[in-house]
Amino acid sequence: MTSDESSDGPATDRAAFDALVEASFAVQGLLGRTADRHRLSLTQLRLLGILRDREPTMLDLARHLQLEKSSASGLIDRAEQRGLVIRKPGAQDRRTIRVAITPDGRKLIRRTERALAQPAAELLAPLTPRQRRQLTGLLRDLLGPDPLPSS
Amino acid sequence: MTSDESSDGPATDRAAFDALVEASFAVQGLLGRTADRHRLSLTQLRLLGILRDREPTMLDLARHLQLEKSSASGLIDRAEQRGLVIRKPGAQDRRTIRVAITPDGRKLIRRTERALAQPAAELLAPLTPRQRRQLTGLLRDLLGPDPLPSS
DNA sequence: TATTGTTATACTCTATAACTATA
DNA sequence: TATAGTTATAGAGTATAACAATA
Repeated sequence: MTSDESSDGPATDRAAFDALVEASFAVQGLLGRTADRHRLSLTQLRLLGILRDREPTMLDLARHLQLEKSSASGLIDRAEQRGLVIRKPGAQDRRTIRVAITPDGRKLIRRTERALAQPAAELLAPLTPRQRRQLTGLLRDLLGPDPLPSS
Repeated sequence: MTSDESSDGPATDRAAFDALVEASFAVQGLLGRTADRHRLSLTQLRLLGILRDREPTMLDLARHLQLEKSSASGLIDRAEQRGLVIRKPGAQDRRTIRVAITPDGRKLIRRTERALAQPAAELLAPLTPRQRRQLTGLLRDLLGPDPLPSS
């Protein structure tokens, strides 16, 4: 396999990407199952996560979640009906509304995040602490800087 | 073990899991966008990937995709209407049917996989070849053996 | 005119429950 | 009775297009 490794673009890339795809399904499955147990969809879990420390407009939200604005409307409709978020009138621009998490929503996201700790630990169990740090570093290099804080 | 490593569960775990979650959204987004361009949902992409080298029964398929059997029925209905898969009668047990990919389905999954190579390479671009191999190794340790070949 | 958000409509994906056919 | 699969039904999530209110 030395010739493999010396030329090592395509095969290495393919293996790395396949591993990432498998890992992504494992992680999404874990997130989805945990959210499900708390009667949340994955999208709603992301929504509440975003709203923990922000009160974005509908358009901000749609951009963060990569949704059409009409899809964001429906998402907020359903979350609002469940009492997890509220629509608040925008201050300057009266066309806008701001979406805020409610105390109930905050409780739910906290509970769900706590519940996430155990399956997360189980997922990471096969790795040593050193390997976990290595993995974190590699994934951070892969992902680059977090885009959310800026916008 | 240094004192760092002996204490270092929760914070390290949290950072590693957060990085995995972010990476999973990045990978799923990439997969979803590429599938979308080929008029496939993520589930259909997985379906065709499974069918490349298997002719599972509906129940096998439901298990592989972690779906209820009725959900698998609908999924196959839609894929069959598009000519991507066919239902074939099962051999011994006449209650079963086997799902097979069609030539059109095979063409489509091939095209989609080829289209995936470029964004995959872009995603991996920040890592050196050595880092890619490291990442692959870590993720394989994390995921354990592939469960599909056995079942 | 342009932008923000909602509504109307349609489709995919998913689940639960009831059903048919075969074992 | 038990299992494999389908159908009926419902709801979430998503998109496109048309619309209202505000800028």
